[in-house]
Amino acid sequence: MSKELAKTYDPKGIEDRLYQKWEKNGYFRAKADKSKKPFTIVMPPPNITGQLHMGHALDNTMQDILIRFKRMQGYNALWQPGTDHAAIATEVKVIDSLKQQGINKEDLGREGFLDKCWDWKKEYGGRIINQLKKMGSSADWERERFTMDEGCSDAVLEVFVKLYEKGYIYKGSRIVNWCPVCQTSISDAEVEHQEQDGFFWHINYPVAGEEGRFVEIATTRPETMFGDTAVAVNPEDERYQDIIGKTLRLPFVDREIPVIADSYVDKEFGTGCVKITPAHDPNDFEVGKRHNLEEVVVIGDDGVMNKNAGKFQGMDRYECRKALVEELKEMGLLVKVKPHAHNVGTHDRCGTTVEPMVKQQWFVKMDELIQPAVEGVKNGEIKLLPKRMEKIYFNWTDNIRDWCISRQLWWGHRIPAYYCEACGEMTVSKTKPEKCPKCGKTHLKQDEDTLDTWFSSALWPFSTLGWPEKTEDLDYFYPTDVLVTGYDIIFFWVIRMIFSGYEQMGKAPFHTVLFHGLVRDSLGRKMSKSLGNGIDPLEVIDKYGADALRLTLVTGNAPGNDMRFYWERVEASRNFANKIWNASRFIMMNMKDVALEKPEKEDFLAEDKWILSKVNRLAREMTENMDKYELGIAVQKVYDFIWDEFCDWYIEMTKRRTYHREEDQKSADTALWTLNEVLTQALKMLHPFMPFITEEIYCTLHPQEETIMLTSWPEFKEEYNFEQEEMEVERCKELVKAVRNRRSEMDVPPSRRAAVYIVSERQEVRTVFDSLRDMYANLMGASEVTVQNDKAGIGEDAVSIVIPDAAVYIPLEDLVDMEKERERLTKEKERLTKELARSKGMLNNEKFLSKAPESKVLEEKEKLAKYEQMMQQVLDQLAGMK
RNA sequence: GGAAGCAUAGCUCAGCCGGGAUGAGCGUUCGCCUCACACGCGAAAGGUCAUGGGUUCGAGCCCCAUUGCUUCCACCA
Repeated sequence: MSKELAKTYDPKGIEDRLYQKWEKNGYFRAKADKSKKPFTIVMPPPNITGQLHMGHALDNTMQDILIRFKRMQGYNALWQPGTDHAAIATEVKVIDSLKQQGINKEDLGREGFLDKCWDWKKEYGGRIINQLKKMGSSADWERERFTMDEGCSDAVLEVFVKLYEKGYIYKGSRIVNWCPVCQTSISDAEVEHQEQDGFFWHINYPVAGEEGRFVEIATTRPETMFGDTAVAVNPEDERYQDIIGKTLRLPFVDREIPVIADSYVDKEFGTGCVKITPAHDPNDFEVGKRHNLEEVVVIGDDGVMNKNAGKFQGMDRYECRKALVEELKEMGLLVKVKPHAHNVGTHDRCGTTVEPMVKQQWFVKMDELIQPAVEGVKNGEIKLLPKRMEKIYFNWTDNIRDWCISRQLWWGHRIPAYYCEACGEMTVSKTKPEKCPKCGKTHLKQDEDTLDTWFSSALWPFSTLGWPEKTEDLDYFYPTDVLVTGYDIIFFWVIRMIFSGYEQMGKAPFHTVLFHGLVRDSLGRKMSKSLGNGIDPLEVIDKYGADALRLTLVTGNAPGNDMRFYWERVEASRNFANKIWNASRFIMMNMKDVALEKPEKEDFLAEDKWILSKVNRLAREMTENMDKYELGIAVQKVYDFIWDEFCDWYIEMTKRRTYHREEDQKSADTALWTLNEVLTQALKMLHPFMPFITEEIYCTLHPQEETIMLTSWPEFKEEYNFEQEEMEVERCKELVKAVRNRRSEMDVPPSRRAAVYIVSERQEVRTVFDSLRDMYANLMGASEVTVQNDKAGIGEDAVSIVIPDAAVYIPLEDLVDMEKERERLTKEKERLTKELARSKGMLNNEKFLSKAPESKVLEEKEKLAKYEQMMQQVLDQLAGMK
C-alpha cells in the first residue's frame, strides 16, 4: 500500500520535484470566482537587482504560511507577486557594470542606457523569483508583474495626471536633499542620519565700516559661507541688539550681507549668531524666504565648488573646507575650533553626505492626501500589528512634509510633463500632446526627470490587479487582506500605499499590516554585506532544506520582533523534519498490507480517544493563533504536539498493539487507523509551515490523493472531544513519569523489569489504573502491574512514590537503600509542608475568599485536598519504615 | 532633542484575560545503539522573572521611578 521511505529525510530532490508538480498543476492559481471568498496578499516586490536574503526569506515565509492556511480553509487565496524596477538601485548597478566595460552612461544616451537596463532586468529580474520559488512560495506566478510593465506604467501616468489636475502634484523650486555622487535629488525618507564627529568653526565676520569690529559666527560647514546672504540673531538677544540691521563683509568674496533678526535662532546655542545660506540649508532656506534673501548656490551638482566660491572654485566641497579654514586662520579670522559631534544626513544607498540644494523639483502635496490614511488607522479600518507600530506611523504622518518625487535618473517612469520649446508652456498629460495648447507649435519636449521608485510601488495593491482598467480581478480581489512587511519600510511604502489606496480606489488597500522584525546574526547584529555576517538562505536550503529554513524563521518569534538566526537553530528544525519523517515511516511500515476502515466508536481505547481529543483541540488552538497572526505560537503548538504527544507518547502507547497484530487484529487496526488519522491532521496543520515534507509524506500515506495543499484545514469537532479519557491518560502519564524518574534515580538498568504496585483507596482511581494497565505498563518498564486498595503483600524493601490519589511501590530488593529512601521521603514531606502552608494560607485569607473568583477558590481547595492526601501517604510510608 | 522596544534557565527566546515560574530549543550532567528516528530515547540539574516603590486578597504580567541594551524619528547652525 505504501512505498518505503529513506531512513533519514533528505530534502534534496524532493523539494524541487514537488514544487514543479505544484506549479504544473496550477495549485497556486487564483481566479476571480464570486462563489468563493477571496483572500489576497500582494507580495512586496523585490528589486530586480536583488539577491534573496534572510529578510526576503522571512517575509515570504510568513506570507506563504498565511496564503496556504487560507487556501486550505477554502478561501480563494491569491498571492500576487512581482518585481520592482528599483530606480536608483538598478541604475547604479547598471552604471557600474558598464564602467567595467569602459562605457559611461552619457556615451550611450538615454535610449541606449535604458536598453541596457532592460537587458539587466531580463537577466536578473527572474533570478530572485526563482530564489523565492526555492522557498516554496505559493504565489500565482502567472500573474507576475513588474512596476515598469505596461499596466503598471499606465497606472503611474494615470495617478500622476490625476494628482496634478487636483493640485496635489506641483513643480517648485525648493530645497531638496541632493546626492552629489548619484547626482539626483532624494526624498526625506531616503536620508539616513548618522552621528559624525565634526567641528564647530568659530569665524569672525568683519562689520562693514567699523574697523576692528566683528561678529563671531559658528558653523559646521564653513565652505557654505560663500553662499551666505545674511547673519541672523535672535530678536530678543540683548547682546546683539545694536548690530541688527548693520552690514557685514563676507571674507574672500567681499560681498556685503545684512544682520537680521529671526526667532529661529537659539540664543543659547553656539555664539547666538547664525550664518544664513538659503541655497544650502533647509532652515536657512526658510529664513531666506521670510527675509527675502537671495539664494546663492556655491556647490555644484557634483559636490564641487562653483564660480561663486571665488578662488576656491573647482575644489571639492571638503577640500575647500580644509583650504578655507587654513586661510581664515592665516587671516586671523578663525577664532577657535571646537570638536562637535553632530548628525549628518547621508544617502541610504551610497552613504554619501547629502547636500541640501535649491532645485526645481516635483512634489506631492501631502497635508490633505494623508488625512484618510491617518483616519483609517485611527478608526481601525486598517490594523497595524503589533499595535505599537501605530505610534511610528502617526509620528510620521503628524510631521509629514511634501514628497519630492522627481529624480534625475533615466531608469524609471518618466514624468509626463511636456514643455513647448516655443513658448515654454507646460502640459501634463498621459500621452505627448500633438501640439502646444497655448501657442499651437508642435515642438514639445518631455521633462527629463523620472519618478521616485516608490511612486509606482505605492500603487501596487491595485495596479497589479489591472487598475486603471475596471477589471474583474480588481473588483473581486481589491481591497486585499493582509500586507506583510518589515517595519523598516513603513514610511517608504506602507503609508504611501495606504493614502494612494484611499485616494485612487476610495478604499484602504488592506485591512491588516503584519510587521516582522529584522533577522540578525547570533550576536544580534544586523546581517550586512560589509560585516560579512550574513547567512545566505540559499545555502541554508541547500544544506538543510527549505522547510527547515522556514521553520527556523517563524519559530519563537512574535510579530514585529527582531530575531537571531544561527545554524544551530536550523539544525534543530532539520531534526524536527527528520522526526516527522521517521514517525511517518514507522506508521507506514505498520500499515503495510493493512486495509483500514474507520473503527466503531466503542473500539477506541482510552489512549486513542486521548490523542484524537488532543489533535482536535490543537486544530482549534492553531486556528485561533493563525487568525491572530501569532505564527510563532501556532507553529510551536503543532511542533510540541507532534514530537511530544504524538511521537513520544502515543506512538509508544500503540506499539504493543501494532507489534502483536495477530493477537488482536481489531485493536491493532484501531490503533493504526488512529495513527494514520492523527498524523494526517497534524501534517495538514504543519503544511503551511513546512510545505514540502508534509506534501511528500501525505502523498505517500495517501497514494490516491494528489496533494495536501488543497485539502481542508482541520476544525474542532465536539464529537472528538473526550475529556474523560484525556484525564485518565494524563493520570497514567504522570504515573509513568514518576516511575521512570525513580528508576533513573536509583540507576535501575533499563533492561531490568520490575513489578509495580499501585495502591489507592479510591475506587475510581483504581479503575483507571486497572483498565489502562496494558497501555502504560511497558512504558515504565513494569513486568507486571498490580492495583489494590491497601499495602497487603508488598514487601518492606520496595521503593515508594507518592502521586496524587495513590502510592506506588516497586520492590527492588538489592537496589533499595533504606536511608536514602527515608531521606527522599523527608524531602518530599518538606515540600508538601510548604505547599500546604501556602494553600492553607490562601484559603484562610478572608479577602481571598471574598474577592477572588469562585473558580479560583475551588481550584485552590482541590489542590489542598490533593496535598493533604499526598502528605498522608508520605507520613504513612515514613511510619512504616523501621 | 523626541519616541519606542527589550531586560525571564549557561545561551537564544516564548509566556493569552493578573491566580502556584507552565515553559521550548540549544548547551550541560547521568543512563540507554529499547526492532521509526543517535538529526534519537529516558532522566536530571539550572530562574532574586534588571532595580526600587506602588495598586491588588494575589504582580513576570498593571502603574510610577531608576539602571542597562537596542532601535526609530529629528533642520539647532
